[in-house]
Amino acid sequence: MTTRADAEKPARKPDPERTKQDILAVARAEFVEHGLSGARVDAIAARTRTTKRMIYYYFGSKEGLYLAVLEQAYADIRAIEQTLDLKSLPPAQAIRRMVEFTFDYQESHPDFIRLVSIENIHHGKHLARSDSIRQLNEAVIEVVTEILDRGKREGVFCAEVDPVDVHMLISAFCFFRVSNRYTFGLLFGRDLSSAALRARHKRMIADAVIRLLAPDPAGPEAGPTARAPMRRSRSAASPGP
Amino acid sequence: MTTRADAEKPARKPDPERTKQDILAVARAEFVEHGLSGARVDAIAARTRTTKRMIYYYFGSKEGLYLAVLEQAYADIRAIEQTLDLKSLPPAQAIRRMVEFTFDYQESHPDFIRLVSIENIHHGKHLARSDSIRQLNEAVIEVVTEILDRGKREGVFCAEVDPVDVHMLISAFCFFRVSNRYTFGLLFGRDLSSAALRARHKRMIADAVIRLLAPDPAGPEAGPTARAPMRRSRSAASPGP
Amino acid sequence: MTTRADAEKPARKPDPERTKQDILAVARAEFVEHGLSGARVDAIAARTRTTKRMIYYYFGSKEGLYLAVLEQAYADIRAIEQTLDLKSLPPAQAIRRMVEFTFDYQESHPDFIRLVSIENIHHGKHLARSDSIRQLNEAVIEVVTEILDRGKREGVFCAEVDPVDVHMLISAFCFFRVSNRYTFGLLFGRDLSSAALRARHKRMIADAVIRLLAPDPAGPEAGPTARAPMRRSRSAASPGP
Amino acid sequence: MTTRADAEKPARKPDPERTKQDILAVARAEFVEHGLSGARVDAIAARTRTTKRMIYYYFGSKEGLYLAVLEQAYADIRAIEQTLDLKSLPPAQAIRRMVEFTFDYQESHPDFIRLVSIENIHHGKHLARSDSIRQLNEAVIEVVTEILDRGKREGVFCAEVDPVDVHMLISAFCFFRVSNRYTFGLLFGRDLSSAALRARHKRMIADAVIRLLAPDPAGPEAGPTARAPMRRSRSAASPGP
DNA sequence: TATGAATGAGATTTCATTCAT
DNA sequence: TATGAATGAAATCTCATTCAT
Repeated sequence: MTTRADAEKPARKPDPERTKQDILAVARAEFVEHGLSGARVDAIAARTRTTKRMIYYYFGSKEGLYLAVLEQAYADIRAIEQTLDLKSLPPAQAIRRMVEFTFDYQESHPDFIRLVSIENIHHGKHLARSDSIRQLNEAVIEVVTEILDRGKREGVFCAEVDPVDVHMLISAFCFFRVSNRYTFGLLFGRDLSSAALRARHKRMIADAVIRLLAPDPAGPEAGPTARAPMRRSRSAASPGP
Repeated sequence: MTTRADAEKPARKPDPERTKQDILAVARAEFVEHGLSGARVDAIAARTRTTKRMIYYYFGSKEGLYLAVLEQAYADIRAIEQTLDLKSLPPAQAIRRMVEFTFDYQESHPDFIRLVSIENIHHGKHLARSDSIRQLNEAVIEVVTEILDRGKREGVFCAEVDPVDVHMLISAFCFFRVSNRYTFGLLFGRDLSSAALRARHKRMIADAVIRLLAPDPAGPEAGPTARAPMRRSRSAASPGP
Repeated sequence: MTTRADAEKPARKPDPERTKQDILAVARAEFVEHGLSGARVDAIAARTRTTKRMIYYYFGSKEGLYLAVLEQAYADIRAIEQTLDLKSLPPAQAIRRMVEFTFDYQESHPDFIRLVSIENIHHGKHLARSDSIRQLNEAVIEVVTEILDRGKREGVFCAEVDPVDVHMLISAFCFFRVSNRYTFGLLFGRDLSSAALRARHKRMIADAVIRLLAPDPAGPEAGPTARAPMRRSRSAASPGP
Repeated sequence: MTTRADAEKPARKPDPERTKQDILAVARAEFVEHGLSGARVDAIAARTRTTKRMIYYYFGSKEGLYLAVLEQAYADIRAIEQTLDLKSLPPAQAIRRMVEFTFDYQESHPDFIRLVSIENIHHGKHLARSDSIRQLNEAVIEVVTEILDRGKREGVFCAEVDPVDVHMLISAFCFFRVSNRYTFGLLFGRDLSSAALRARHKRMIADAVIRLLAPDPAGPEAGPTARAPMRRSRSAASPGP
């Protein structure tokens, strides 16, 4: 009757996609907070616009919901990783940029880190069953490979290091900083989420990777010139030149 | 009557300490396998020589039991770490030894890795409440600090890197290889527990750390001699000297 | 726009009768497979060309649907039973034919047997409420009565046996072979659906009925001649005449 | 303090066997009444001295409970069947006694009949998984076999009929009278539980079996004497000799 | 006549924990 | 110190049915 009849009742057009996304968002928070076994379907439902019943309607089971959350998290990261263009930078700078990107992404997506940790607690069995995730991370490796190849061609990188290993070295450090934040913080009395540490760590891992990739300094081709680009970046901790 | 009854059952002296250790061992396996929330007190009791009642008698609650498992795991690692004597080695070799030790330890103690992961899933709140664990890891840092100091004094290490950061760089990589074995293995099609990868990775992380610690090559103190010990270790992938 | 949209979907004239039959066929399979309580409306809807809503539109409820299935099953059997013409055969042969027909019908309509079993599990309460089923089986009894009367008139059947009892003796055996196929098969290690058993059993029940109907052999009317038609049919197990 | 302290609280010594039997009895009634799918664990628990939890404690699941009920029902019947001694009777009388026993047992144990019907609705899959039931019914067959053998030796039974088939003929009729009580009663307007029908039916099935077993009357060994024991029993419906 | 989303009520099952002895 | 039975509370999941269009 009134022009804004919808205003009286909160507009309730059935919008399955929105319902699903609503559930997924809440579920993600719950899983991230409590793990797979610790999460409660009731708790998820309570914070949702819909009911517990709908969770089962759309996702079949608690595990199905968890898998959907996991798949979405991986899909998100992929979408973002694609945006990075490193081909125009010289190899060492490209590596540094890539490390920084990885570092920042992990740092700003602790939910993702936790989901991956949780999935590993469960032996990766959900990921293993997922069709949508498997070939997902090839893109990252291609990027690393391209940079390493360029570096080798230009003589600024050595030929010995495997791209996946490089990716792992980077990932491990960035991931660990977030995943082991609590235990590491307690045992060493450090707040890994502090801005100061963050900057220093970001520089350190980039330095470590770049130096690792540098050609063997004592080798025949090595020389002051060749090593020049490998200089450690200016560190906040160092007094500077 | 009583005399006979006693004779029939093999005399079972109550041995509280043994009972506790039995429970702890079983509980540890269960927690490692399923996480804190996923572990079942019933399952633990079933695999124990004693009964559920004893678990509560000795550990008060499921969480108490979990904490005891966690504390024991940290105590074990500490006991082992003490055995390592690195003071007699030149700095770079000492670092390499230390990295290798860390690598091997993590590799051969996946239970410990998983317990730490689980504890981080739970925001480290049990560790935070534990009295026995806190000062535990200072020993490692002292070792690193001693080596770095020696290296700096001898001019083979740069002055800029923080010992805790170095420890973290090492730990992160070694830990990640085990903790993220499942997801990484799936996404990149690699079996991180294979012997070949293990050897290569161990070398890589040692190389990376040692190179990171090397003084800035372009600096005034740098020179072929100084850099000699920093050469990349012989790699299986490299064609040789 | 609309013209195209219409063109894309193959024009689907609503055909209520076809929809109902589709639902009934699927529902029957589901009820037969799982029983009344065990059947799932969702499962039925999923295998149907239409949706769950239509089930309720046409049949009102799960029980309404079940009743419709039951009524249809009884209607089918009636239609078939009418086709049998036994009046031209001599009484004993007529009985044998009727037994064989019953046997074969039950054997080849296990769905019907199961529906009847299910209905008995539910105390026949749906059948009791059904208007269409009640007078249905009178036809069979009329057939039996006619044969018995003829046999009595001709002196080859005794007068003592009630037609409904005869029908029950036949039905019981034929029904049991199908309804209790599983438990009997397991307990006695026999496959009641095997062709060999089928033939032997068909002969046995016919023999049993015919012999039961034979006049008391010791009675005044008994004699070798009278008993001749009552000879056991040639059995596969017997060495022959 | 008082001599009958137990009188105040209903004596609650833990008696697991009694608890289990209590649950079993109630469960049996519920399954018999509603079938496996239709039965409600809540309903069972409500009529029990204990709680729903104990049902799961002792029987693991609804299906586990159902299986226990089924096994107990079969165990009961076996225990009773053993008590029957037929070896001292002449063959035809032994058969009659056995038929009557079977008839009376089925008649007075409709619960058992219903459980078997229910189990067949579920394709006998629980029975198939049961270890305790399988070899159970061999005893019955041995009894039949012994009687048939004796009858054949004495020349009063023919050699052609298989003991299991005989058992099936008897069982089928007795079982059907109870299992199909509802539908048969409705369709033919008969109350199968009435005493009059019961007596007549019992006589009929015994007659049918005995006559079936009689040697072929037209055969060389047949004669008035041989057939004498095969006379139909005096029927209430018949005027008698 | 048809439909996909939605749902309340209730089903089965699980779990850490305690009681009585 | 030990034990088997017991349990309340809450977990996951299911189901026939209806609503809005």
